[in-house]
Amino acid sequence: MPELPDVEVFRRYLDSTALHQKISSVEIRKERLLEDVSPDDFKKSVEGNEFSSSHRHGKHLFARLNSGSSVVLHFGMTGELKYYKDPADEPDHARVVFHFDNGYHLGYDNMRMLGKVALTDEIDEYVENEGLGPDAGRLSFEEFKDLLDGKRGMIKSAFMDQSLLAGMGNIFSDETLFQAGIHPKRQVGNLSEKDVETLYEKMMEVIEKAVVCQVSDFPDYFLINYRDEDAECPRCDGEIEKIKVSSRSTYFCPKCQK
DNA sequence: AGTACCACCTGACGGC
DNA sequence: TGCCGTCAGGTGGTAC
Repeated sequence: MPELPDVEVFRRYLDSTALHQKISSVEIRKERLLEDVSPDDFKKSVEGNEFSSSHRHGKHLFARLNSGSSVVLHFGMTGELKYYKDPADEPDHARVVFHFDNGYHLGYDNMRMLGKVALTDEIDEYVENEGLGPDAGRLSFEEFKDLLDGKRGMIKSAFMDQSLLAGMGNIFSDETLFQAGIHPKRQVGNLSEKDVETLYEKMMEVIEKAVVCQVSDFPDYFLINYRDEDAECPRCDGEIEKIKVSSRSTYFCPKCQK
């Protein structure tokens, strides 16, 4: 699930549920999800604190503690957050659970465990050490143009490259390319100035719309509703095709994406 | 530098 | 019903 829009929705969810409440304890149910910190140290740094604010960079969510450190959450392919009171409402794969003084719990659920949970004193430093590019949602057109300048290879690969720009994944890269009418395998070097402009505008639009609809009930003209081989293209009378691009499933319309 | 493939994990689904 | 292969919205390492 989680690409930039999903994680932004998680961030807002965290803000509206779990801020400003004392964390009485944390349960680490899968130690392997912790990155560069022992369960003991993690617990010591978190317990007794409150989450005071949040930040998102690409697909990484940072939950700041009032101590100044931040809990880092990365969701892999199957992660999500759930805030609940009744233990019966605990999600099926809660790998890390924050327990609050008010009786509620925040579960970091992650079936496939491809994500990670970490701790950092400096968000900027963490982002830099991870080698992440600028956040795709907070990027000016000039910055976007500069990123692509001199890049080679396929445009979809560029979108997916977290070190180039952070946040776009498989689904929303396909979506942006579809909305822009550009073939996922187009070489970056072959894009016209107009193409680059369209890509930027559509990327921003796709991100914004996806966040506004909370990553469900997407607008009808979104490709995401038609990720099926042989589905009808929502923009023309073509048929959606499925191919592999950098070994990821890619859906596009050969008729309106050139 | 770019790409292709494997690995890490778990679960759902379709075919036989 | 059961087994098996395939696939899934991410990423890191490795080898061409």
